[in-house]
Amino acid sequence: MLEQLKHKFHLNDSQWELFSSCLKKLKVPAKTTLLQEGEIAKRIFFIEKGCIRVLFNHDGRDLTLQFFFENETVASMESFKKGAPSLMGMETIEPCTLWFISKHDLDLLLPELEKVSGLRNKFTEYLFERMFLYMRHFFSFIKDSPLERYQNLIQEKPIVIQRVPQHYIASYLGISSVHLSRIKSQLVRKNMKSS
Amino acid sequence: MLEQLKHKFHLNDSQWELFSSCLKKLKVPAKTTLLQEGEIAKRIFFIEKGCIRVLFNHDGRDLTLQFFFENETVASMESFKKGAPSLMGMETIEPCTLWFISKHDLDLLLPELEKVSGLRNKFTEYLFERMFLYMRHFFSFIKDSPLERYQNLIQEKPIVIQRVPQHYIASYLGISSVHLSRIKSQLVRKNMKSS
DNA sequence: TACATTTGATAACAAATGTTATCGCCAGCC
DNA sequence: GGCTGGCGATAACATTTGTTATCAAATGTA
Repeated sequence: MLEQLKHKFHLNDSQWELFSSCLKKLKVPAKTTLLQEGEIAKRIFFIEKGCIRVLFNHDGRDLTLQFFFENETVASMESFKKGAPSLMGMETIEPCTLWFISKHDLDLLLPELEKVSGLRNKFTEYLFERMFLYMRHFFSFIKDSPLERYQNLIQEKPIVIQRVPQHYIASYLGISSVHLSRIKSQLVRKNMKSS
Repeated sequence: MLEQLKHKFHLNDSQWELFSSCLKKLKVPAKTTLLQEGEIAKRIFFIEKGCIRVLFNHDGRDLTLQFFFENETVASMESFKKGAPSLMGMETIEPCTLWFISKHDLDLLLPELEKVSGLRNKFTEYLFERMFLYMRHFFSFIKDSPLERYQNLIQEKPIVIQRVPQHYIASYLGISSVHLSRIKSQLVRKNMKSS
């Protein structure tokens, strides 16, 4: 199961052994807070089973930024990297089986891992991709209506529709849950007409 | 003037000589298209004088993504790097004095420049920062009202308010120019009351 | 100077979206 | 089986924001 990670980071056997020896397992129920907003992120999580949302609070309103599922890597990168208070929090949506590595361990490991030729390049590539993803997501916020954003989500991440409660999806799309209901019934009515 | 660049990239004298010999000067009037949406970006620009906006079209509507001013570096990074059609266009707002380096020249130069110890690290850092900036900008779109976004802009980038026509600012804030007018007059009325 | 163009403000109306409240459904739990 | 809490749909109403049109001021240019 975790072998995914080995390939993701292009590690050879001995590096993988080193790396995986630092991984710790964590089983938590739904609605567990993994990182509090304002806290300093000290762990990177890998999801074996379950799903997680990244969120933050604003005027008492709970806003969802992103969803993560099986085999994905989650961390509050800026906080983790800089040791600064995290702008966002993280919590489980479903009961989760997670693995994590602590910043402490990773810092010890990095000099060794960096000997891998090309690892740094891979990392830069990864950063690029993350950046491009954020940009596209941002674009869609500027140019698309809530209806279009919802349809995009159905197309591109149907797993979110299937597994995430609707009010989280609404806050992810930047609208109220009532309005998301409206959009859905609007779509249903449209489909009934056209068929 | 251009010496800024030398320090920005931490180049030594000989590298700077090499690099600057590839820079070409370009003077253009206001409203000049530097990169068409859909075109492949082949140049990175450095602004000596003037300002530039990054934009894209959607359903005939012209949407502004970012503004750049003196001593800033502009490119459609994803397109430049991947050789893919650019998702966004670039045009001058004011008459501009620019310097640019072509992708062709930069590719020739990079092997030489990469010998600089730490340059790659600096570049990764730069990517990180860009990414964090995008994330914060994105956050503000989710959590702030147009009024708050406008006030943030006044605080954080007053130069935009001073030099950019209002309808571009409106499209940057994600609202219509009429609504930005409303917000402004609303602020004026509030200030009159409180003083 | 005079003209055209760009820019910004405002009003009136339309559409989109939020808020609050209510109801029903369903899963989990005793 | 019956209760409870979480979730989602819907209605009614309030607020925000967009659209279109018009005018005035500022700016650039012949």
